[in-house]
Formats: sequence, C-alpha cells, structure tokens
Amino acid sequence: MNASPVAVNAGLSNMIDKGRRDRPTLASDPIAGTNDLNGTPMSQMQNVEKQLREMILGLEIGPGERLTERWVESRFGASRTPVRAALLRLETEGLICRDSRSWTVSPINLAELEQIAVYREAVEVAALRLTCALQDRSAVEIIEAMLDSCDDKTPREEWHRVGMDFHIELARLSGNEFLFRAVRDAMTRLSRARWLEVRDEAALDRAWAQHHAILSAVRVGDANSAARLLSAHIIGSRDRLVTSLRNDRRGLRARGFAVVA
Amino acid sequence: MNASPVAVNAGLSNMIDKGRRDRPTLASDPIAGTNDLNGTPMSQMQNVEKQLREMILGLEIGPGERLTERWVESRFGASRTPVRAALLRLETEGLICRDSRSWTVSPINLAELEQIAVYREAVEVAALRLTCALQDRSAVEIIEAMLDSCDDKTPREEWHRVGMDFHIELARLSGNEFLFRAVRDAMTRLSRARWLEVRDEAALDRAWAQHHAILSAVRVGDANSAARLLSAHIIGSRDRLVTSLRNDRRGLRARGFAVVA
DNA sequence: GATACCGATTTGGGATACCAAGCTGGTATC
DNA sequence: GATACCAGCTTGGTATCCCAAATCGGTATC
Repeated sequence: MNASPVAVNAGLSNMIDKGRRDRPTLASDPIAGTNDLNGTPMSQMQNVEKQLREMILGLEIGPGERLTERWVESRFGASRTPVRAALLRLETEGLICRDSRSWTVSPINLAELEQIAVYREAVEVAALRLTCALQDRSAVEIIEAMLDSCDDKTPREEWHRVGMDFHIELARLSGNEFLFRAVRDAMTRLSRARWLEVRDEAALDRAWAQHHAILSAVRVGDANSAARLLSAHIIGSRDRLVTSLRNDRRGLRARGFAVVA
Repeated sequence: MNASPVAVNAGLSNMIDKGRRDRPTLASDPIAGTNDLNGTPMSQMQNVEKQLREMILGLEIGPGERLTERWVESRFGASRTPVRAALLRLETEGLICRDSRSWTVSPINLAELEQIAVYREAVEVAALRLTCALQDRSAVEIIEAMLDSCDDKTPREEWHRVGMDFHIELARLSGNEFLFRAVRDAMTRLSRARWLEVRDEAALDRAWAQHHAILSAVRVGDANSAARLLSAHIIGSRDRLVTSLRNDRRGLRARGFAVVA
C-alpha cells in the first residue's frame, strides 16, 4: 500500500540502560534480515513474529516448551511491546497458547491433527472445484514445475516446503481468499507434525505421484476425479501421520516434545 | 460456547479521562461489568476487545471509520497497551484493518461477502455431513427450540442473533473444532452486512422455513438432502444480501458506511 | 489563485517502570 | 521427616513516556 520509503529505522537510543546493554541500537546495527522483500523496513513486531514462528515451526523450540516474554525479548533484542504483539499473533495462529498465566509452545495434539485434516479436506476440495471451473487453468503448470524442481539432491527442508506449498498454491488458484487462507493456516498448523513424521522414500514418492495425478485431473477440468484424488490424498496423509506419531510417541517425548491425546 | 450475547455493554466509567492516575488499580476496584460469566475478572484487553467488537458489529462505529488508539484508550478507560492488543486481535478477525499507519473499521466489501459465502458453504456442508453421520443427533432439537423461540414479539436483534447462531450451533454439533470456528468467524464477518440488508417479512419467513427443513433432514440423517438444502440456503442468502447492498449502496454511503467493490 | 514549503500536531511503534498474582525455595514448627 | 508457611523472585498485565513519520494548516512565492 504505501510506497513508503526508506526510513532507516529509528534510532532507539538506549545505549545506557543496564538491562539489555548487549543489544545494539537498531540504527547503528540493523539486524540481518530486518528488511522485507521490498526493502521496506520491517517493524520489530514483524521481525519477532517471523523469527519466532520460524523457530517454532523448525522445532528449535519444542512443542510444549514454555516461553517467557522476557526470554523472547532478550533473544530477539526487542522490547516487550513488539514481543507481546508478536505473541498475540502467534497465538491466533495456534502456534503458541496460554497456559494459565504463561505462554507455551502448542503441543502436538493428535486429535487436533485429525480434525484439521477433515477441515483441510473440506476447504481444499472446495478450492479445487472452483479451480476446475475456471476457464484458464494454465497456472497448474507452475505448480507442476514446482513439484518437478525436487530431485534426489534436494535437501529435505525443500521437499518439506514444496510438499506444503503444493496445497497452498493449489488453493490460491481458486481465487477465493478465504479458502486460500484456510488452507495456508491449516498447513502451518500441520507443519511441525509433518517434520516429526517418520516417512520412508516410498511414501514420499507416492505422495508426489498423487500430487501429479491431482494436477492432471485439474488440467483437464475433471473436478470429480480431482476432488476424489485430493480427498484420498489428504485422508491417507492424515492416517499415516497420526499413526506414525502415535507409534513414535515415546520417542518424541524423550526428545522433549509434548504430544497429547 | 456462550449462549452469549446480551450484555449490553458495561458501564465504562471514564468520566474522568485525561489522566487516569486517579483510577485505582484493577485489583482494588474491578470496573463494573468486567467479570466474565464465571466471575473471573476480565483483563482490560478482553474488555476492550469485547466492547469494541460489539460497537463495530452493532454499527455504532461505521464501516470505513477511522480509529485511533488514543480514542479507544479514552473511550474505554484503558491504556494503550491493552488497547493495542485488542486492536491486533480484532484485526485478525477482519473487523478492523490497517490503512497505512492508522486503523480503520473494515468497509463492507461486496466481493469479500461473495467469497465468504463460498467458504461458508464448504465448511458448513462439511460440518453438516459429519453431524448427519453421528449416532446421536438429538442435539438438533435444541437448535430447533432456539429457532422456535422467535415469534412476532421478538426484537429484531434477537432474530438477527438467532439467525446466525443457527449456523454456528449447527456447525458445533459436528464436533470438529476447526469447522466450527470457521463458521463462527465467517458469520462474524457477515454480521454487519446482514444488519444492513433490507429484508422483508417474507424473506425472513423463507429463511426460517429453510432452517427447519435443514434440521429435518439432519434429524433423519439424510446427509445429501441436508447438504443440498444448506447449500441452496447459503447461496440464496448471499445473492439476496449482495443484491440488496448493491442496490442500496448510495443510501449506505449517505449514512457514512463505506461499501467497496 | 495555485503551489511549494515549513512547522506544529497527531499518531502509531517502541521502551520501560510498576504492580499483583503465582511460583519457588527455604525455614520453622510439630 | 513431613508439612505449613512465608519471603523473594518471576512473570504477565498495565500505564506512561519518547520517538519518528505522517498529516494538517498556514504562509510565502510565483
């Protein structure tokens, strides 16, 4: 919206202050990565939110761990105001939750995972049907290319990301902002659990084949087939995911990850 | 959740205003109306969020109006910290949005309303099918009773609320928390527009008849019929709503309500 | 009269001080 | 040795204060 410029940000000015003397002022030492893709300076809140989200999704902070505002504050060099704003946002995403008075990284909740899959199925299938009804479905080729960009040498992180983006981008094609956001948010909530799932090569190949099959059906506008394939894919993924986590529950707990239900 | 509503809001108490150093601490003087249904004292953030939401949904603050943190602060007698927290939450609900630097009550967006209806259809139908598959569907009687509680003497506010709660409570029966929240949030976003819709008696009766028909199908477990009826109801409501607002756009603007797209 | 410029005011972003509730560890009592 | 109790620390909630950017008026210039 704003072409809003420049503005090297704000010179804080608390070089005195005993509390966080180790934190340099922003002006003199912009933290790496504090500008967004457009070069627009990101607010502290956005910084904290983004980095904390990445830490949580990347399991650098384990499910069930307690978070204190003061820890986040010192970890990211921001004051409590932006920290609190970021925590509030992450709470609405379901990544953290309040445990009476304190903040906790949301545990992996098996019952929740099952419910999310049902929710995903509803919104993804709806989005898919909209997409199939479009005149111009050429954008599926972009998604196909995205899938094909993964090969043996692709790091696991990339496979993980592309596997989620497949569903998110497919939903985006529908043009319905709400269906798109629903899918994106659901995938975000599933992300950590998918990292913890034990998946063999064969399962990955099967998932990729299913992705391709779905795209093929969309390409020719066969909404019913596409919907059937997508439903089966989502429910199958859910069952494998939940089974894997349930079987590995002890191991996960041993690694310090809270897994409930 | 709550049988909610009501709660005409809270007796503010900011006759003093400018400095609030004369305001005693929360603990020693809980503000009237600041306790939730359980008697648990509500935080200032929750107070501000709840009351501001009611003002926005009740059109006491019109779509498109600008909000300043200072205004909210003085209006509710809270300081900026809880005010900002409340604004952040309302932003994620879509009730307010940022306009570059300042806050704006979200305008009525016709394109958005159409998209929400599609989203609603997806999630409500999915929830309905889950409910139809339940062994015990006796809870539909409670919803039926809720519908029947409205008669000629019922104030319009109550009709409005029950009309929304029908869909929300129906979704709750599915037992899927995500479908439920999706429906609740979608209805919240639609709420203001529904207030502005010009509806005659006949349209209301028709909607009520459709509600009853849907419940009847659910009662006997006829998922396909129920789904068909619900879809038709939602899409029909959407068309009437959007048509009404489009026709009345000038009138709405004259009343100071921003209506876009 | 239109416009460009400049300063005062407003506004959101951030930092920090203070408070009350709750938790913790240690101590005293039985 | 177990338990009740209390002081001190931790933590989230809140109130303020400061800052820079944006906005708004008014004025001077053409």
